[in-house]
Amino acid sequence: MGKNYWLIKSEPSKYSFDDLVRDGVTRWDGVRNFAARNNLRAMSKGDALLYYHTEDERQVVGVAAVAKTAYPDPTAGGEDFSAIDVEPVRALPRAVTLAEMKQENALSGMKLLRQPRLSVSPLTKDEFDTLVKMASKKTG
DNA sequence: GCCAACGTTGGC
DNA sequence: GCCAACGTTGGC
Repeated sequence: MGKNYWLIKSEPSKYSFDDLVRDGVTRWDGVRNFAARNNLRAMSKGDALLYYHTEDERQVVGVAAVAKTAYPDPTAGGEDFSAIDVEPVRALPRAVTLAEMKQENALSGMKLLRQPRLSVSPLTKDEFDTLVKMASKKTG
């Protein structure tokens, strides 16, 4: 099985990509949405994650990876939610903004654009590759 | 099981 | 700070 690709959102004021780089690995917990939870459970070790900053940034800033697959979320108070462990892979050469993503045809099907509130969403390999490519180019 | 009300999220 | 979209809850 090839690896899969996902996009995870974080509020940079709470836990930014830099925080993840500093920590080396972190527990991705607190997800309380069933669709997002199911996405967490569908992840395999080594799957690639785009790291998106919400709030006033609204941009993808880095690539991370699944360090540990889904296990019961210890912050869920006994409810049936899951957490994973996430490790940083690399910062992108430059951040790719939401506005740019909206203008890119190859990303028109991207789940983030259609359902911005979903905190963990799937990406196709093409979408992942397109975004990484955009991040290696200057703003056009 | 449906649907209205409500709370939360995130873009602008 | 506002509002639209969406998910969840609770009354029926």
